[in-house]
Amino acid sequence: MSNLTDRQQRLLILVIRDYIKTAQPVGSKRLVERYHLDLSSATIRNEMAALTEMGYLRQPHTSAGRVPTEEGYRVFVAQMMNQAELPRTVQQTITHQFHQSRADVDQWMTLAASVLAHQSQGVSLVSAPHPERAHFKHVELISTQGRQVLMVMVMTGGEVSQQILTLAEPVTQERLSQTASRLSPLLAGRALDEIAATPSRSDPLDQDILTLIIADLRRAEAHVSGQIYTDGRTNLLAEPEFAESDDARRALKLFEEHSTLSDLLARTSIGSSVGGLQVLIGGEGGWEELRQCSMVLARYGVPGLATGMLGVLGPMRMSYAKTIPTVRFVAGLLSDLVTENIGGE
Amino acid sequence: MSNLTDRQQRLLILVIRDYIKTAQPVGSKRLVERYHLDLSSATIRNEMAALTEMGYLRQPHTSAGRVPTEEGYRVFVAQMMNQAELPRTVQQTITHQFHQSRADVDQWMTLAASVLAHQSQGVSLVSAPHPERAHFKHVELISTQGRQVLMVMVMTGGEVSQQILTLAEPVTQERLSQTASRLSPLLAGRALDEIAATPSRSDPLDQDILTLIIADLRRAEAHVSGQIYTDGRTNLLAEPEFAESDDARRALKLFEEHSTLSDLLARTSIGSSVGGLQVLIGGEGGWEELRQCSMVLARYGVPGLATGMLGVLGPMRMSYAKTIPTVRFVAGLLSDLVTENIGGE
DNA sequence: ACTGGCACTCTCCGGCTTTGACTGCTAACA
DNA sequence: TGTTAGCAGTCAAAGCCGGAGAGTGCCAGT
Repeated sequence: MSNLTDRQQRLLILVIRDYIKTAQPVGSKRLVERYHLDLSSATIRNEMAALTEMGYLRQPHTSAGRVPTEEGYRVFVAQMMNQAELPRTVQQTITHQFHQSRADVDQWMTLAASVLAHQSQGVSLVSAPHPERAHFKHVELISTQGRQVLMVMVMTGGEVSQQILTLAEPVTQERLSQTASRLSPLLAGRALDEIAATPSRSDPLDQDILTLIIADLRRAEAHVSGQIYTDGRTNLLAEPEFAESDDARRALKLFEEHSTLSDLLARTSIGSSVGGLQVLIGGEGGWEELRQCSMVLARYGVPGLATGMLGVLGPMRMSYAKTIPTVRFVAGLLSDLVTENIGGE
Repeated sequence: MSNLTDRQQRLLILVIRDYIKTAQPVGSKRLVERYHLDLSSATIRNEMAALTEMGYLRQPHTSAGRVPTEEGYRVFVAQMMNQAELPRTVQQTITHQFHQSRADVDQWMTLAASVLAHQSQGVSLVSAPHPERAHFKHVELISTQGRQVLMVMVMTGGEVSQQILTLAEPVTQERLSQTASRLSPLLAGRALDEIAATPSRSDPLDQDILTLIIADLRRAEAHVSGQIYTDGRTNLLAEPEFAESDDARRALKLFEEHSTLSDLLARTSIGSSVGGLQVLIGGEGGWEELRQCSMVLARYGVPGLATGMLGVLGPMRMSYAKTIPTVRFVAGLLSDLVTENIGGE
């Protein structure tokens, strides 16, 4: 990939900016007029020909304007990574919203998804923070009805998981409470593998509960937690490039299948670390359905303690100038929240 | 509305069936050929003219075939209500899926939504069962981290609600457990209004918790519970009538806004009772965005104890023959589950 | 190194015609 | 009286120009 002159890069960026706005191939003359360049259209034509040669632009057909290629977008976002920041006022609005919500992971995730979707006009994805290593803290057993028992387990990070357990025979609430308050201190602070190594109990009730606890801890440690929050799906349909074809439909279909979604986050999360943004252009990473899309992803949380992913999916010509800083900002915000509420033990 | 002859009704049904399959206006000649009628196309034309006159059919323009009107669909659906039943094999498959899932409301709802969407090729809506009257059963308090406390409340029906409470100052787990085991028997079996009438406590911790409990009970009694499960949204986009216009987009947008969704269920639930199906054709009930759609709705659960809603939304020409029996069957299934797991105290 | 100019190539759009699928009507028929 | 055959009329959809417009590449001139 030969190097770009300064002017070529400026031109490339202008083309992309214009294309992002209008969704129309942009031609030399239009470019000169709209941006008051001190050059003639012929010169621009030459440069655009060079950019096309180098693989940054593409023409849909012989006598049309130019459209950015994936490679072109890549240059564009690289250039944008270092500068863009969210306007103060927007930052404040978002922060305010978070402070107003109650301190509840579920709320935060929903809110984050909502903010991302609205700011970026794309589809947002947020996965809940999950612990790197799950440590048991406390368990409660509550008889709900008949032989069914609700187990509520709390982990040291403050994560809560609940599960229903059906016993062989009814047990009184009293006995359940006793069991819980006997087990809790016994296991407190232990990690998954330590508990798994505990010798089996004689009491079948104890054994059942231990099994469940282990299962829950294991689930918590799984690479990406189950629940994924999303918002703004219909934004994708509003984009002109998806108006006719059913590409959008196929892309949205991905979002209805839970497994593919977490797969997506899991696969792309490899290599990205907290604080760093990752921009996938044109479905990089092997998702045929997303060939026309881009994603801006970030990992948030406290490394080694609990982290999660969040990001925005949009058309390849999404507004990176808005999306990138928004994703970065929200990731930072969530990291702070995790630190305050989980880290600060 | 004058009465239909036997032949007219048969014809009307044929027209609608054909239209549902092909999404194309159906003409007299086509009808005779495809269904081997022992009549000439001229006769059919006369009958179709009559049906048009009576308001059951409509022609998009002078020289096109006929398309059913809302009134026409209504006749069609009425005729179908009494007969259609789901094939045994399908029934078994569905039942099997439910028995395989763990006994957990969340799972059931998700599964129900999935089954409805797949069977009907429409968008499914399921609201969790909520109690007619909420009775307190048990409460647990668990210190999660710092000044934050997790409150888990169980109601007599087995419903569980959890909430996070931030205290003014840290409290030990011991003290929390004591408070919980003191309050639980005190309030056990009480209904919302009885608890609300309890004189205020001197202890601020007690007071905080009482407030939360009341809030949770109130939420549980609200007409339609918060969480609504849905699946198959993209099915709507696959329908030819939505391919071009952005009607589908607007309809789907409704689904992203939680409030409108529960509003929808709440509004349409009036007048429908457990066991009965309700079919809304052409957005009856005043939802402009759904003018081109129909809904098949049912209420499930145990009247007076806990009920919920479920249904399918699709284009007006959805396959009622599949949707109606599916909705009816799943509603029955969920009613049984509610009976077994909540009713059978 | 840039620019003006020219010839060329495409798509898009409006208007035109043709095609084909219907209908409604009427007159004949069982 | 109900049914049928045939015919004329209607209208949307599809296909076919033909010009307008936008854009390109190239070349010669500054």
